Amino acid sequence: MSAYWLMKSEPDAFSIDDLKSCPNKTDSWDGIRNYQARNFMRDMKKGDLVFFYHSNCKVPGIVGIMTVVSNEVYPDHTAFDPNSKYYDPKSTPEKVRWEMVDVKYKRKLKRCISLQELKEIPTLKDMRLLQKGNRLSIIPVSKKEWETILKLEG
DNA sequence: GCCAACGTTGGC
DNA sequence: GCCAACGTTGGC
Repeated sequence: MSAYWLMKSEPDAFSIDDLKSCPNKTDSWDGIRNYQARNFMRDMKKGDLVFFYHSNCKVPGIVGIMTVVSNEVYPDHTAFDPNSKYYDPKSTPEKVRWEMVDVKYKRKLKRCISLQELKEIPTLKDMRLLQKGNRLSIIPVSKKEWETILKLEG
């Protein structure tokens, strides 16, 4: 039984096209430094489906779909690297604080389904993404929400 | 670039 | 354990 998720990324930093051009269209989702988001990654299973969301850009919204391809989380080594912008001395190989999963590009949506459009759909009004002040970069999506959004694609 | 909302840190 | 100060996120 696979689950559904949404993961945010700033397209200026890492866009869906960037993921698509990675070797094997696969990359590790590094840099998560929020406990709630990390805990959601711990719940991920290989084969789970994920919406790729572009945030902090001109038209924020869902732009594509990817799949979880790692069996479980593993240490986010960027936390160990003093030269990384994601460096966190509180996470060490002996005592790992931050973890990540691997994701693989599946496809782009035919069009970007914007945040504004999502807000207008009554079925989605309880969606976590749309709650006021929500800044979580990894969010669970229900089956119903997933299917509703896919129908919007047309 | 502004700023509201939220998470984290650290002094007490 | 409280909470002020600070940093970050992300829509606008």
